[in-house]
Amino acid sequence: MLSKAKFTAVLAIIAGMFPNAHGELESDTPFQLLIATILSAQATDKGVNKATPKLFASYPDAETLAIADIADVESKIRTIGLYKTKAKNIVRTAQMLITDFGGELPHDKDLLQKLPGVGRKTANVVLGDAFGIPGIAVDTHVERVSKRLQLVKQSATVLEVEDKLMKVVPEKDWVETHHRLIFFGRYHCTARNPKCQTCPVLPYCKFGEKLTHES
DNA sequence: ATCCCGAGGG
DNA sequence: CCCTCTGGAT
Repeated sequence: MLSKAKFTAVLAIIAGMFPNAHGELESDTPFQLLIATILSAQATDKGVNKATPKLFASYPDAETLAIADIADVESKIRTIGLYKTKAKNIVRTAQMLITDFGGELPHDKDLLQKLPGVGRKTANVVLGDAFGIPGIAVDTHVERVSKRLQLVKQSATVLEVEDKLMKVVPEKDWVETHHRLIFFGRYHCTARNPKCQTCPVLPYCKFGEKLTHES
């Protein structure tokens, strides 16, 4: 585990690598961002962005999606994967937004998580990217990167990763840090074949010593 | 712990 | 072919 000073140094280097890190899901409204984020579970942003234009052309808002035919929704999002569960979840989510939330997205993590298909990670993404409410969504990239860089212990749960990052990073930087760690994980510190040879933070990494000893 | 589930990369 | 992708619900 790194000291707080090194921890901060690592994050600063990653910030330099990806000064423009940002959410990559395409949407016109907070509602569409919510739907896109639900669809993004265990799927790539690219894949979601390919399907959502068709989906939102027919169902741009909660009112239209709430009365959609499930089979039609399934056909429009099939390429994303997990499509049966996701179709059911997004239609039900639209219905609940109408019946339980007055047609508006709640600006609240616990209320958002009452929507089917919305867990802690999705709620954090929507709050941060649609409403600018500080939070750190821990996805597969953030978890993997945080562990490789020893920002947290290997056995840490996603909740522990989130808590640790929030403790060390100033609140105003939470959303940006989240995006930077995602970019770092997606484009550099990839799950398979990470680009260790050209990695500026290798000295801080769990793989660093191993690599220097081998080659 | 397990299921859901297709696309793309290596 | 096998692994991974901004997880969530049971």
